[in-house]
Amino acid sequence: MGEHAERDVEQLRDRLNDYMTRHGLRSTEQRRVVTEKFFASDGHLSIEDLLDRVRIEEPKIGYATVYRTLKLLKECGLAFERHFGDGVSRYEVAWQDEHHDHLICVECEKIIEFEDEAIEKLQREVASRHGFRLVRHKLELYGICPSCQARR
Amino acid sequence: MGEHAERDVEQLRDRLNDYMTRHGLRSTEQRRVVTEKFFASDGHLSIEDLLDRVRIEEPKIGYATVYRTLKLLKECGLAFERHFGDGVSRYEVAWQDEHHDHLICVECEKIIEFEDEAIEKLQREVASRHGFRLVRHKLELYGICPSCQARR
DNA sequence: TTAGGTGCAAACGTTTTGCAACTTG
DNA sequence: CAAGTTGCAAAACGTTTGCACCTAA
Repeated sequence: MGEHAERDVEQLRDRLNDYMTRHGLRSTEQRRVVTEKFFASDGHLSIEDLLDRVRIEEPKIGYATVYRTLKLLKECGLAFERHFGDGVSRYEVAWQDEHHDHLICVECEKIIEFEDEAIEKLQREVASRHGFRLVRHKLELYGICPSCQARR
Repeated sequence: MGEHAERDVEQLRDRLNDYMTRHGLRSTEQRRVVTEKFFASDGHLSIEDLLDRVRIEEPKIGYATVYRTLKLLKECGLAFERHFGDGVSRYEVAWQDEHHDHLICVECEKIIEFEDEAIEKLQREVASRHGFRLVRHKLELYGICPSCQARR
């Protein structure tokens, strides 16, 4: 979450180019636009969200290309695919060694990211209490957001 | 996970009946079969899994009924819907005051359940800091268990 | 030149819905 | 009886794919 410096984006671009070169893939205008819009996004985009942004710059790009580009980004570890309540896949940029958790409104599907070092410390304690070496974790809190509470 | 006593199932039945009465819904043979097979299951069932089991007892029941019954169970909080990688929704029984906190070994797949009141307290704090009323949470810790560490 | 990539539309698999017939309270 | 429920098939939905044409290397 939060802001990401241009050099972080640069790093993503490098990793992507590297992957494409190693696999004999080609760098096209469509891929450039899709990945740039994706890297510039903050949050959890659906394909449609992303396509909307992409089409501002390149109106002819279609669904298939966005799907295919995101599949590529998943393969090289630059995008995570997430599934919340609705039937839609959402994607987020895999900034390196960033990791955060999600607070999700069960009514309007709004998603808020957070990080809490105190919780993570306790997670490490739980793990070590059971003799585990912790690798990663997933924490999702589901609730009703302020505006949905007010709407009742 | 693990075993659930008949009285736990009884409690689910009661909550369902209660919900149906309050909402003027009717108790039908189809609903009875679908909910019983669901409550008797352990794990994450797809609609098709469940329909297979249901049809052993009532071969005429169709997809739509199972979908509609599970929607009902979700509404009254007796079922959780989960989405993994594939395009299929899977459902699990929402046993009362069971918290879905799991410590999972990434090598041998062993699953340990735990509860940690300190973590839950912090979760409630995070939620309220964002103005959310917390409904439920999901926490999964992935790591390497003691025996898999020793095996290296 | 050629392996890859694109856009379109058709295909796909899952889930939802409209409707006539049926059942519950 | 009225209102809810069912099963069927059709529709809707997000996603993938086949294919003819295009383009980067």
